[in-house]
Amino acid sequence: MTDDEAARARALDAAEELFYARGVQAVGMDAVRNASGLSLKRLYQLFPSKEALVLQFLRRRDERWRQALARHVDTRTSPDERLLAVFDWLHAWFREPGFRGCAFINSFGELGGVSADVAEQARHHKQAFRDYLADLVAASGLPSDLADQFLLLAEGAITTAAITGTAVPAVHARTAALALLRAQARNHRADPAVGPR
Amino acid sequence: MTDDEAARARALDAAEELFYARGVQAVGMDAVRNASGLSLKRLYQLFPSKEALVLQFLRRRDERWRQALARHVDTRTSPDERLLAVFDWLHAWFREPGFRGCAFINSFGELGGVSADVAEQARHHKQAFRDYLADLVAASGLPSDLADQFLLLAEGAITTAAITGTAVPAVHARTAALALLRAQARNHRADPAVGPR
DNA sequence: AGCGAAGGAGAACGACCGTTCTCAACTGGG
DNA sequence: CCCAGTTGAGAACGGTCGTTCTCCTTCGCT
Repeated sequence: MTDDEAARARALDAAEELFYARGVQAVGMDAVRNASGLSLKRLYQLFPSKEALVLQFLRRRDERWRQALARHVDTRTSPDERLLAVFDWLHAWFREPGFRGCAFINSFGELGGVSADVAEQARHHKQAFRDYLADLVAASGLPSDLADQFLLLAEGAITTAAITGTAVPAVHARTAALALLRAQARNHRADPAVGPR
Repeated sequence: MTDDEAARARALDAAEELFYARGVQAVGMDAVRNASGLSLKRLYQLFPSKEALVLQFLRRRDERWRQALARHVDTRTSPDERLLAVFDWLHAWFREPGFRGCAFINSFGELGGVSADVAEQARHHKQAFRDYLADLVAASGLPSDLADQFLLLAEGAITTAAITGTAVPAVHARTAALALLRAQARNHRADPAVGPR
């Protein structure tokens, strides 16, 4: 039934907003009820438990986050520009109102020690992000070690931006990424496709 | 009274182990009571509330964490080696049993949206860490931008190590830091004091 | 029109949590 | 030896949370 689909979407919209803003445990099912406009009965017939709702929230957020990133990266054509576009997208994300870091890092910190499923979701998300970076790095003809280094810059920028409440870490990450890219090009590649900024 | 001091230490020891391993909200005061061997009455006469206990736990962990880092860095003499020693220390930290990332990032994710004091503690800790890196970078005669970049590498390594459960992010971070350091030296400095690895 | 299934609003329930209280055991000073 | 004060063990209290239940309305179908 497509009606269930719509209700599911509304429930997940409300859950995402609340869980991300306040943390999972600080949000009761009553708050999800109020924010979604769904009754508790309907909520529990769509999701068997709060934990199931949390896991679905994480799954959907993972997909949407990576799609949004890929969409932005796909506006660039040169391999090196595509790589750097990751950090531009992070910068835009950090500036969004209500930005409070990575939902997976936050959920892992809150529940990773107590829920194996949440920890698994966080691992999956970060693994997928790393794989995506590895593809971009490979398309630039760079060694895969750079993917791990870019991953660290991105992750560090996310948490630093969240805690300090500013978007500048994205700029620092981009600068560092560019320096690493150039250093690598100087050592092992013909010509960097990206000139000095 | 020195008796209170000892009891405080035991309470904080228990709280730190439990909060760090399972998250703050998943640990009740009863668990702290059992783990510390203190009675609830004593606990509440030492700390007026759970929130006070949480904040003290964070304060003490901040101090100890930075002291441990500084102690390790102080085993090195050359400025560049001291800078890289940060990542060696991270590597050792990541390998400790029960490592579960940065207590401040975790607490920020769990409570930062709901407790201004916890958010403030996280900000303070990260600011102090950045200041420390800035000192090391300045001692190496490097521009302060590098401090921000090293901070991102370190933060990224911490969360990536926590979520993936391995210590290798420290190695990647160190490699990236070394590359950034050399690139900077090539541009603006006389001679890097650190040869090829 | 009448009936049965479904849904909404919210009360109810059992569990748990932070905090306080009870009460008995223990302490040290007169 | 006794008593006032402190402490420990854990029961008790008020509140909240996840989940279920009740009761009433609504709605589609014949």
